[in-house]
Amino acid sequence: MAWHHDKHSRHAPLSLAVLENVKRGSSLGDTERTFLHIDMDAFFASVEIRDNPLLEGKPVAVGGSNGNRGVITAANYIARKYGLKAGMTAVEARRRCHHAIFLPVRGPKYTYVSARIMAELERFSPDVKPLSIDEASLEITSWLKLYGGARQIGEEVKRTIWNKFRLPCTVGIGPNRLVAKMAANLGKPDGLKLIREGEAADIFAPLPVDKMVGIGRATSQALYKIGIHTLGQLAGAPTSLVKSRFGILGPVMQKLARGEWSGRMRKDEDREPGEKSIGHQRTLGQPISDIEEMKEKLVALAEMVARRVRRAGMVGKKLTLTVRYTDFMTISHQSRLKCVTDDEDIIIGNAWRLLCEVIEPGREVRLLGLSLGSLGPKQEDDRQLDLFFAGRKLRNEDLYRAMDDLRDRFGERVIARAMGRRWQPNSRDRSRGDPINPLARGVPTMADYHTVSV
DNA sequence: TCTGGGGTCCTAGGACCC
DNA sequence: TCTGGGGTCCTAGGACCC
Repeated sequence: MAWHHDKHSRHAPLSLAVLENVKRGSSLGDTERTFLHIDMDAFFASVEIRDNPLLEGKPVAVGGSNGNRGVITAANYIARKYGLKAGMTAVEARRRCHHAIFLPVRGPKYTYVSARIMAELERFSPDVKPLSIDEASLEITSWLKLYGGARQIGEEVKRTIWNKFRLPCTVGIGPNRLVAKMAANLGKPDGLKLIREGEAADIFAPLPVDKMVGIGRATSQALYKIGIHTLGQLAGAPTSLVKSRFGILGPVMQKLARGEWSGRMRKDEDREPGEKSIGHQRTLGQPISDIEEMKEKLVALAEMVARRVRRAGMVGKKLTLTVRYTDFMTISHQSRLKCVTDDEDIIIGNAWRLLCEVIEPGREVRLLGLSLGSLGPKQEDDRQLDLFFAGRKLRNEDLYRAMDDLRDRFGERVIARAMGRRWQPNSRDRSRGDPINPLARGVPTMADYHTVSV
């Protein structure tokens, strides 16, 4: 573990977050298991084009409407020819393709379509793991005979998704979830790619290391420094070399490069799904250094977080505040609350304390974030824990329910407390309708609503 | 490329205890 | 009392993904 003491290596460990999802059902020790990975092509953009045929054949990007600070979240393949891709700033995207059509993000719509697609996939296998809004992994081992083979299942999945949703997707098939996902990546767009047992290493070998799922910018940069550029080089490098540089993760990466997944990171394969959290962060239209102004923004964030937590029927115990200064230095500060909560008053109070503890006065802040973690299902007796506050809590709960109702009907920012009302993260939201709730157009503004101050 | 927003997971290091 | 070793919990920061 000498590498831990090497300051230069500490900043580039491989994250195994995604691999955790992918590793289950690895082919090692099993014979002939088969997995199918489905990945929707340019999902958000494809949904928009489907719903508006006039967009057909044109470069389309979703997102990037948040002034100069926005980034695009999806681009169709025509737009990609101009170099547009998810994560690119809107300014850059416009520069590269001034005639592209930029559309607002309609999150609820995509979530709805995604849920229906996932449900449809269950027809093919009871073992559907949704990995994100536009990706899922299925074990199809038991169904090969029924359909006449893996390729046949893949074709049937593609056909079904197209017929039912008019959306293009790419299907990858492989002997473990990792290889299936890589196959899908390689088959894009609108493809079907099969990688058989034993073929993966040869197929991966010529690829740059950052094409491997789990190897991102930082790790690939670190690999370049020791002369490793392709997955083939990574697979063939002396284990001692990668070990000295990346510790135990070195050999793990080598296995990935060969399309293998052995070795388990954790003993309990089917442990509880990780600790969940719900949070929001906002890059401010203009940087601020006034702490009172920051407080108003924290109030608005706390309201958004608390509402989502309540709606999920959860309570949380760990509150994390994130502050990003204008030079992009980002700090986080967290604390465990005295008891679990979904109460925004408690969140606000603690967020304010956290902010006061870490903020460097006078320094300009560009982003504030608030996240509630250690979530668990709300127990009925939680509210009885503290009899002293019982009356007040119940009153608040009635109030919260009413507020949640209004927000559900009219959109996120219709109601705010007196203290939070100055925050309009994007003043255009009001005239354009609420992006979170597309039905909310021309809704009353804060000036019309002297509703809540608690 | 002057850098969004939602997450998850990993790790180092400090505090604390026996 | 110049001072071990292990376990566990917690926090901050970073990497990665879509």
